[in-house]
Amino acid sequence: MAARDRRSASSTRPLAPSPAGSGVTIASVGRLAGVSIATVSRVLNNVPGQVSLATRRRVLRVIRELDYRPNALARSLHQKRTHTIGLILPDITNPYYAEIARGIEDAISRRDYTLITCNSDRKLDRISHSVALLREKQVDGIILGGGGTLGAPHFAALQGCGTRVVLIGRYEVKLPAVRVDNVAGARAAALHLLGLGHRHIVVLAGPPSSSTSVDRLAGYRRAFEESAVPFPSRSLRHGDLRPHSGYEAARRLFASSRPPTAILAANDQMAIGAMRAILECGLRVPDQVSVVGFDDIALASFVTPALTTMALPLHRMGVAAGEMILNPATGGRQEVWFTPRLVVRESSAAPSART
Amino acid sequence: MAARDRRSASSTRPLAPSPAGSGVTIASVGRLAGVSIATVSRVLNNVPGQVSLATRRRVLRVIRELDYRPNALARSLHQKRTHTIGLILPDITNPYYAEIARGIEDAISRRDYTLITCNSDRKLDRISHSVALLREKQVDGIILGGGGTLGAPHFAALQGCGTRVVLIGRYEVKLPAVRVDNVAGARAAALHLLGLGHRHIVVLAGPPSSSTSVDRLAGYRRAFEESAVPFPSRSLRHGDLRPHSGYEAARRLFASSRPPTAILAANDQMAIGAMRAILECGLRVPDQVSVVGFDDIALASFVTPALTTMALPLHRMGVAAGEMILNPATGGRQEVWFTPRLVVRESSAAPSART
DNA sequence: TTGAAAGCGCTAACAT
DNA sequence: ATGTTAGCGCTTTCAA
Repeated sequence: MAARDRRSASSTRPLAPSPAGSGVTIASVGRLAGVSIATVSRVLNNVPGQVSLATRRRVLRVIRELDYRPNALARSLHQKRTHTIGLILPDITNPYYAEIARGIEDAISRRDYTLITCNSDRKLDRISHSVALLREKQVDGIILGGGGTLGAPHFAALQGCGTRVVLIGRYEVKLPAVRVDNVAGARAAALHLLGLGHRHIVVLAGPPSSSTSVDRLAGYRRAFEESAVPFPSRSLRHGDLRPHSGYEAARRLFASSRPPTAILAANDQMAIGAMRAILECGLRVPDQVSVVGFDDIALASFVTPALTTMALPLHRMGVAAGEMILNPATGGRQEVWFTPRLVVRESSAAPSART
Repeated sequence: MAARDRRSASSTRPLAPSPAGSGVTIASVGRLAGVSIATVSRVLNNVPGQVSLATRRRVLRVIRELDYRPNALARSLHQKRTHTIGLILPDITNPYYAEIARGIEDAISRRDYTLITCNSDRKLDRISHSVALLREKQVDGIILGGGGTLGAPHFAALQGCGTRVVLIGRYEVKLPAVRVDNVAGARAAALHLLGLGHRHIVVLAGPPSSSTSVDRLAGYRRAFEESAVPFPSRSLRHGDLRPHSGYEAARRLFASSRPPTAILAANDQMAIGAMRAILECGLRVPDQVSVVGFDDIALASFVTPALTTMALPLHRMGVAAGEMILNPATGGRQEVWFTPRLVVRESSAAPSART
């Protein structure tokens, strides 16, 4: 498919060929230095003890004079390594992924690897399209973030193909992955509220297409079960993880029914949106409604009231993913687990007597 | 430099050559389909009216059966086009850039272009290193974000080289760019506060290495001049655009001197940090201190109090940059300007009588 | 220590 | 309509 539509996709308005990438090649260098291209290649690659110091210096000088840059395409074509990693995530605009992406880049750029970032919005077709593109570009590895319910065929493609893959989040498949114990984290979040005495709690979940969100939901559920408190399925709402969806969901919830004493949000952005809605309904956080988020994004501790949340070392998670993809996998399917940590700040408190 | 250190940089822990990228090439397809590679190439590229329907179908079937993927490296090596754009920005973790990056990706992915993202932290060496890397990878264009005071040599490299370049922000150089009238925006922000009657205002600027921040500072200055109010140079503070730095700066400011009645922050993240500090000092926003941010990030309207800010269409700016880099430049040095728009929300009000 | 030459996988003349 | 072939710029045997 990707191959077939190539022309139609790209010929819309083809980019003029870059003016010959400066045009200087290994051959120009060789010519000016009076050596063969093999020799130039040798000094380029620092092949030990194969080039006399004199030649080496001469070549180096010409390289500098010409401002010669080896063509990575040609090199990679031969070596079958591109020093490039592909990253597919739902939305870089989500601080959760931005933070992780930064961690990945920090990890791989140290070794001069470069990152191709693709936003999927969790759409299956966009994911597969990106995978196809990345594979055609011969990336050395693909990091797939966002969890989700990818179909078997997708993974067949991923697993079979030479490309190394690292997952971030939960996928129903055996591949190296950076995982988060979202169930445990969400359970802790719910237990926190339950422990404070809240009984009228509302859950703002994330999209069902996100396994992270699904797991968090499961964790909330478990906490309720353990506490023998009926899970508030009736008031369950789903958002898209952006602040506005948290705001909207809370808004509707508060308009239609007796306000809850607490809200469990699938992430901090939605939690902050919800807090806003609560305020606009004339209620106060945490006096009348407690709110607990998830992720601990940079702004979580600066909003007012400061957000109680389940903290995740997002940057470190990214670094872990980056390192996993670069390392020839000590054994085989590695996994790194991260566990969210409850950070109690100002947005949660015991329910007021009034309730 | 980049060329010279290659081996030392990459051989630290070389990634095993990807298992031959599935190993199926155009030749395998040709063999199985009983045609020459030229013919396969023709159907691959949809060359019109050169392949009989029968052949075409046969080739297509083999392609599917083999799950053949053309090697983009080989193709690009020949065509001198990679369908890849490089993006260098200070920090993807900054919502400002995340939003822009998303816009760029949205714009270019439509044409099946792919984006290599590099974080520079505004460090000159990281920028040049990324530029070198991107050029070696033969990207079709480089989008350089973050504004700043790049030295002439850097731009010489950028301008001379074949690679097309688009700037985001102010640079002292004539190249296609997406620009923001930060001076006008900042002036409007300051005028807003001045107009409300504030006289004891404090400025939390961004890093001097960011021309965006420098321009905003200049805009603030201008507003003061125009209003014949002395600019509060003494209390001027610089942050790094992250929330914490706004918090810290405000914190110190409030500890040491008589609290101002208003704060102008270089961006929303710092503004939110500052609001937090204000609160912790026992003051209220906007009752005792007004705060005005810049950018209008997604969370700005959801924090409490909702942030008054200078709104910028970040996503659209990204789209503009993406389109500029793909379009063979109608004329020559194009420029697209964006003007910040004042959005008054809850964080600003007239100073209380008390003052 | 250096060079010649055979690819890497693909495109694009040029032939047929 | 199809095939042959010469590159694209580089790495890497294999010789010298």
